[in-house]
Amino acid sequence: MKYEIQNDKIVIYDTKDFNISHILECGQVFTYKKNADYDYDVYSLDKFANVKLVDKKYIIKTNETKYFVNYFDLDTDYGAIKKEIAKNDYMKEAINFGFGIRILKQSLLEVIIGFIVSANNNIKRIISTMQKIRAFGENKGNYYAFPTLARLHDITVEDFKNMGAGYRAEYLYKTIRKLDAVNLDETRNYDTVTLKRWLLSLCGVGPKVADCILLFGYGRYDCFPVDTWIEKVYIDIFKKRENRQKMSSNLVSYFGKNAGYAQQYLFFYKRSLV
DNA sequence: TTCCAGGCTATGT
DNA sequence: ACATAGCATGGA
Repeated sequence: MKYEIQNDKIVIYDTKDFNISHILECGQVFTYKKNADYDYDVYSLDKFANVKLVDKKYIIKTNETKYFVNYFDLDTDYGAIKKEIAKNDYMKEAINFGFGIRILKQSLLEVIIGFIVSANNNIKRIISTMQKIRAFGENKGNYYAFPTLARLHDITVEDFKNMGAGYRAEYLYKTIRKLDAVNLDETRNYDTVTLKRWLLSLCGVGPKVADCILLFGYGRYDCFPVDTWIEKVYIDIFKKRENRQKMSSNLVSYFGKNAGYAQQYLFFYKRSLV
């Protein structure tokens, strides 16, 4: 990926594997705001960036250039990944449609909270709830940092309900308190099986949300979250319905060690067809 | 009005 | 181990 770091910005010249709309709206992240077409504000922990298409180049304006080079995974070759997972015509169409998708290197805490909120919910409200949670974080002037784990403890079940979390409010409340028992960074050393078992012990985390956290929070690319949209994709490709766990494992077997990337292209593509 | 949204928990067999 | 009711909320 051809990019250049200047004082307070990253300039991306090569846009065949980078499209900010694809990246942010493919369902992996809920902490952004669209200002206009190809103009987005992106929030991660206490960091902020504005991403805008100018003269066929993307300008990522931020005080944290190094952080966002990693966040946008700019040093990974998505051309090679796309080639590897283009296993059938359906997949090729999905890649062609969402050519600029990249899997973000998000913060674990935001991913865990975000995907607990996501269960049986719609993306618009998930984004809204995640935005409201930031009001409990540090005031950075023109935006709020995502609350630290300590600050998340200040949020009551009632608060979460007022943010539109619905019945997930208690899940969030309980999980936040359960996270005190571990060092989140150390959980990155767990193998995937151990990690998934631990994630499933968190309230509000079932098989699908656990897979999302593994994929988007831990970068375990051999995980394949199956939601209502991927169920439809699975039936399109394999012409039969099975339980979600079996669909997930079959999809990992089919696409291989980078199956998680395939999941994103497919989810984005299928949702666009409605 | 009913169905659906990036499903999970609790309870039953 | 597998099946299913109930769950908040708002938009289609």
